[in-house]
This record gives sequence, structure tokens and C-alpha cells, in this order.
Amino acid sequence: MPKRVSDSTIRRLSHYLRALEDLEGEGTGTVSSNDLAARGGTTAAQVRKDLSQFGSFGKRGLGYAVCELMSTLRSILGLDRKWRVALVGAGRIGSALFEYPNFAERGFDCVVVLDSDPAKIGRMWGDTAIRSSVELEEAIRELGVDLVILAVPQSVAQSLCDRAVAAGAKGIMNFATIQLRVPKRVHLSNVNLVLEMEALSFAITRAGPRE
Amino acid sequence: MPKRVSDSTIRRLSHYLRALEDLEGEGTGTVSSNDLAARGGTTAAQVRKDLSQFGSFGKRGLGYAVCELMSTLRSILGLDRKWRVALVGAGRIGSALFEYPNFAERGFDCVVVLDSDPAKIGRMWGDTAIRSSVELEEAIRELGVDLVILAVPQSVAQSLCDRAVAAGAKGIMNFATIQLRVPKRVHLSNVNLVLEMEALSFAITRAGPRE
DNA sequence: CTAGTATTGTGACATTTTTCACAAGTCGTG
DNA sequence: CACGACTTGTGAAAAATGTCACAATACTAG
Repeated sequence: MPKRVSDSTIRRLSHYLRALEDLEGEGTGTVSSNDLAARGGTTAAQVRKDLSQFGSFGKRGLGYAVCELMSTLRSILGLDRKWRVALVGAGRIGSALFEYPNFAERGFDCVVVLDSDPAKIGRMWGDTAIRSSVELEEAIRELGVDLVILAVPQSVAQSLCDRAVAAGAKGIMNFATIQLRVPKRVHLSNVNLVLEMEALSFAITRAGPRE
Repeated sequence: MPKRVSDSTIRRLSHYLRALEDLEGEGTGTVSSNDLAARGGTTAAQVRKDLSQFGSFGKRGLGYAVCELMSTLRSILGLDRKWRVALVGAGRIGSALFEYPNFAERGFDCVVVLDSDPAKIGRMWGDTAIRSSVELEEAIRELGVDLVILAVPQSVAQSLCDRAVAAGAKGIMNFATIQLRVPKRVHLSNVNLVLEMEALSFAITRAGPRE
């Protein structure tokens, strides 16, 4: 195993995993790097290189056993367990995420929702009651939260982030359009939809070749 | 100007732009690559290299004129115009996007919302009536839509995408967790939140050094 | 005008990521 | 078993991306 695995590799592993799930659904028993590449949107060599960073999972001449590779990937990605997620911010984005079926499917359990708006606190989402964000630290400790999703306005994002980290959050997914600062040990993922739109804007304006 | 500008560069330009907007708000007249780097989360050399791909905008010994660089970046990114956006899918994600203040701020005008659910069609969002997705092509042509946001289930994403492209959409922002196929001339941006969560899951599991 | 300080733009270098090419291994068939 | 069709795993080459170092320039102060 290598010292460092690139982010691009991890992204691709997720794609392979999804492709494998489809393949299993179709009843396919084994798959070649070529097929996997086609479905994952990359090349056969890339697939093999990506996988080879973690071991040898294929059989020469035959390919990869779908079922086996699937569980290997799950284990590599850390998806062979449940993740306890706290959702901070019960606005529209928060609501969309809470209902997002793919999260639960992949083992990301939203165990608590918090908001600072008194009008929202106490309201039920499914069987989860929205709690006051004052209780953030308490909730994280009490429920053993691993990951925190911050779907809050810029102005309060950094302070909530700091508090989440202090209370033991190991990863933060941030939807605010600000560059959060977190300690080295905490992992941060920024989702910035405007940025994506701007990249499209640039690409179209430039009218250069795609991708 | 170079043949090809990397995606990472474009992402950083967006960050610089945001930083410049803050700086202007603070009344700063000029900024050094160093300051810009600190705010954009990169290095001074990277800032200069990024900008140098498009021309020479700074003054040696002095730095960059905030106002001027801001409008240059806007123009490079194609943000010196309004973009006409169609939102397909009036579910929770669609709703969150529609209300997203940063989109409008950056010139992305959501001129039409479509959905296939008869219960939703005709309902008003602000002063926009939700139209039937049957009218997708018509709406795109009639309103001169440039960009289409697909916030719909996987099962219908590809077919709606094809129709949008055929009707003249130049860019697609896809929220479905499937790899859409589009012609070369059309630009595609995939937003996959599960993927981001999985990357966090991996990072934490591995417990390697951050970033 | 000169010296001193600051900061850009850029070629050369370093690192990371992707692609290529092929030996090595596997299976089915006769 | 021998052969042919296939496919992996991987070192080496190529391409892309990021870092460094420094000449060139600009402003300020005396």
C-alpha cells in the first residue's frame, strides 16, 4: 500500500463501486478492467493502476469477481460500517440532504438535525426532532457523531465548524461558500455549487473542446 | 493564451474572484499575489502562474488592482453576462437550488422550472410557474436557455439530458448519480454528494494526514 | 538621482498523475 | 499437453500540474 492515495483515485473507486453494484444487479459474475473503465468513465489501465494501489484483486485472463471486488472496495472506502452524521442547518439544502436516499443507502445515518431558528426547533423531520444548535457539542458526544454536514450561512459556518471539531467530529462537509479552517487531523470536503456553475460558464464561453 | 486551461486553474480563479469581492468590500485598492493566495487557499506562485495564463494584470512592486482584476476575472470566467438556466426537477434539491441566493448573485437566472409530477405542475415558486417537463425543448428554445440543471431521478436523467442537448443546451449540471453521456460540444458538470461523503469516509478510515 | 524595499512574470525544476506496453498468468478446446 | 484468446499487474515513458528562484520593474524616501 502506498503512502498516499490521490483524491482522484478515491473518486474513481467510488465510481467503480457504483458500476459494480449495477453489474451485480445484472447478474454479471466477473468484469474486466475494460468494462469497468467504460462504466466508470475512464481507461482500463487507469482502473488497474487504481486497484493495484491496494492489492491484486483480479485474475489474469479472467477479470475481477464482481461480488468480491465490491466488498473489497467497500472496505477500502470505509463503507463497511455505519457513519453517524449530524446535519447542521435545517434550511432547504439541509432538507434536501436529509431526504437524500443515497446517503442512507451508503451507510450515512443522519442521527441528528440542528438549527438555530426557534421556529424550527422541535419540529419533526420523519422521526427526528430538530434540536437547537446550541446543543451541537452535546449531540456530537452523546450520539457518537463522526461526520458533520454544515448547511448554514457563511457568517456562522466557521464558528459551528470549530465547535464541531472541538466536540470530536472527524470530517466536515461544508456547503458554505467560505474556506473553512480546520486542524490537520480533521478532513474537510467543500461543496460549492456556484463554483461548478462558473466552471461551466468558463467552458462555454471559451467554447473549447469539452472536458 | 494557452491551448488548454486546467480545471484546477479555473476553480482557483473562482476563489480569487470571491476573495477580490471581499477585498473590495473592505476597501482595499490593490492586493499582492501573496494576500490573494492566503485567501484563496493556495500559494503566491500559483496565483501568478494562474493569472499569467491569461495575460499580465499586475504591476511589479505593487500588486494587482482589486477592481480591475475583479472585472478581468469575471470576463475570463464568462460572468460578465446573464446566464439563462432551466431547472429540471422541482423536488427538494431543485427547490434548494432555486432559492440559492448565490446563483442569482453571479448572474445565473433560473428562468424556468419543470417537473413531471402533475401535482406540482402549475404551482408557483415565487413568480415562476412550474411547467410540465414535456415542454422542456419548447422552454429551452423559447427562453434561450444556456444551462440546464438536472435534479431528477437517475432513471430519467439520461433521456432528459438528451432532450435538453437536442434543444440547444450548452451546459448541463447533473445531480443524478449516473454518468451522463453528452456530445463533445456540450459541457457537463457532475455533482455527486455521496461521492464526497465517500471520500471523507476513506480519508477518516485511513486516518492519513489531511489533504 | 540613488538606494532600498516590494512584487510581478516566467523559465527551469520537481512532483504527481496518466498512459503505454508487455511479461506473466488463466481458461477452454482439441 | 499445446495453442490461442484474453486479461491482469507493473515498470517505464509521457503529460500535466505545481514549486522555486530570480531578473525585471515600480514605488518611496532621502
